[in-house]
Amino acid sequence: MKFEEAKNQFIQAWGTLATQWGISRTMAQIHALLIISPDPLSADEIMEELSISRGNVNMNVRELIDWGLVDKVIKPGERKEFFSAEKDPWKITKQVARERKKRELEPVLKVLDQISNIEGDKKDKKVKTFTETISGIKRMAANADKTIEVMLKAEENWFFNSLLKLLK
Amino acid sequence: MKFEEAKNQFIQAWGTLATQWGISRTMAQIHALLIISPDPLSADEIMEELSISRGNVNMNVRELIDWGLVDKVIKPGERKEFFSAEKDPWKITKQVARERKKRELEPVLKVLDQISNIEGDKKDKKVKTFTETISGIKRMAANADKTIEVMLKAEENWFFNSLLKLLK
DNA sequence: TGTGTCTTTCAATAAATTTTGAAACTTTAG
DNA sequence: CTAAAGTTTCAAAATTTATTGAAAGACACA
Repeated sequence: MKFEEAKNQFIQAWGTLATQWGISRTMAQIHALLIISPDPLSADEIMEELSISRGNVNMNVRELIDWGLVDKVIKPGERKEFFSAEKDPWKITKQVARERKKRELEPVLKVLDQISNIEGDKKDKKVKTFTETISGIKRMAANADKTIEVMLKAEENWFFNSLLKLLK
Repeated sequence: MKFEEAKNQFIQAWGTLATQWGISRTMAQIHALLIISPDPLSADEIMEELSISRGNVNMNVRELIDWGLVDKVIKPGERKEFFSAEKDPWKITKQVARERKKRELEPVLKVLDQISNIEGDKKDKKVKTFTETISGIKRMAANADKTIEVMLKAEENWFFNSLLKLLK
């Protein structure tokens, strides 16, 4: 396979994956482009590569920066801003986990806390099923939360090695 | 908090969570409703509870069945079909992981394999960065794949206990 | 076979999300 | 201060995705 073809396939695949994750296709494509680029790229270069508008680049790059996945880089002597992405997959994974924990898991835990103590007839089957189910989910979510914390503190090798030893 | 209020909050929260995961809001709301319902529900009951159309219920229930999260239940003597959801959060989590692995991780691994051997000048910085980044992602994805396999074979207690011991 | 009950399909419609592009804004340098 | 180079904003347009509802299909049973 030729380089250009492989590159386009990668950008395409990364974009498709992202849509299944609630991240916009364009944001993921920009990320993919920056990940495989040896040097930081300018807004113009991103526009050119992906055939998208300036406004679109600006918005999505801003969100990538917000996620902590991309940095603004100023080159001495240049007026333009450039952008570069973290390339280490383990660091990317941890950063995504950190953000998703904050954005998704923590709000859910908050709601679960609020709704776990309801007034009502404990003999009512509906109430009973509800409280039991909610407390089960709460326990599960708390475990997931702790697991992510372990992961965030771990090194890749240490984390996966420890984990994979469990398989034996 | 009253039961009805708590119930609506839960359905709402579950639906919001789902949209961040690429699952449609309605599908998640139906799931939430079935999870907290002591008995299987009919299409009519779901329509009524969530104020959505019959066609919508049918399509989303079908997809939940496809995900292995919901079962069709036939009550003896009743013409209608009823639906019930698995309530054990650990089983739900494993089922979701199983499906996402199949739908997302495996296709990505396939693409990564295809694009990891490119012809081209190995001294070209672009080519070098590309191959290095791709192989790093591949290794990461393979690790994630194995980790999910471990998880699928594990019991909740065993899995989290082993994992949390690592924290100390 | 005909009838009533329930399920499925899918084209039309509605809603939500993404993208564009031009105007407003900011910054740097002379 | 002014012009040039660049960045940001956001309302309108385009696109994508979800929902409806009516019609067609399936099934049980007399």
